[in-house]
Amino acid sequence: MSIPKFLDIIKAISDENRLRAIMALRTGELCVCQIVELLQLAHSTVSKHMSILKQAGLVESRKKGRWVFYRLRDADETSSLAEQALSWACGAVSQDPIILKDECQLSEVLRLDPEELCRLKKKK
Amino acid sequence: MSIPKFLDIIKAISDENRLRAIMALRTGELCVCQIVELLQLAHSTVSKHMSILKQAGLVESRKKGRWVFYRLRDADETSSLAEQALSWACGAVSQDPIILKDECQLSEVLRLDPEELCRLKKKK
DNA sequence: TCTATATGTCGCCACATAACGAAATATATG
DNA sequence: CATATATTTCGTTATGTGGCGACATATAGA
Repeated sequence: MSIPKFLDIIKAISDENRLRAIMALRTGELCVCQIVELLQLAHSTVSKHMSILKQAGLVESRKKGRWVFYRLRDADETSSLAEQALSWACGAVSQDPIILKDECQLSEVLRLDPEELCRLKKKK
Repeated sequence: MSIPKFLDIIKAISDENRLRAIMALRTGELCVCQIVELLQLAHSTVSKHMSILKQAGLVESRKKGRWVFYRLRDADETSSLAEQALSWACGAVSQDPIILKDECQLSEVLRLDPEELCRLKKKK
């Protein structure tokens, strides 16, 4: 593994908001607007974060209609280094208060379909 | 492990020059001027890098006369997360061309005592 | 004590990064 | 076809980071 590739991966997980996104994706795929709701950041910011994670090979995406769903890459698809990065990071921060709070928050977000979630946000 | 502490550790290893220093320290302790010689950076820059690694708990130092020697922290002294970070990073980049070249370069540097090395640099 | 020297600290500069809003793009729906 | 909307891209701004040189500090040796 070359240093540049290693740095790509490690810098991708060296950000609190990207870590939170990764931890949230453990429960399954999420669309951008759901991650926006969780992190309370602008769409454009979240989109950028997800593209960094994708570039590093940590997540992948599928498009469904207007929505783009991101998910953690499967262990058999990722490079072993990326897989190690994910499992190491998850193990390291899984008990952090922010992550625990995100888990509660996320279960609320997931009670609605993305479609309903977006309708709600419109009304706010 | 809290996210801030995790970020301290991961950001410490998210820099090419700090990675090179860590890899060089696998062979044993090195003083600042030896690391300066290896990385070809200003003293002040190397000093800063080493303080970042120390702050993250990845290395420790001992003072001997005018010299300060840095070494990787022993596995039984480091937090398990720091230990994982070190072993993960080492495994990931150990075959990188720059690291391999550093190993050759380092063996040259180690042929001299720090004292002789510094005398030589003075003459340059 | 005075000088030389190894390291650390500080201030500055250049560049990278994260945040936002606005505009562009893509797609579902009337 | 036109509109609404989810996401991405772009431009701007604020902050963080890595680099250097100059100066401060600590220690060895004259």
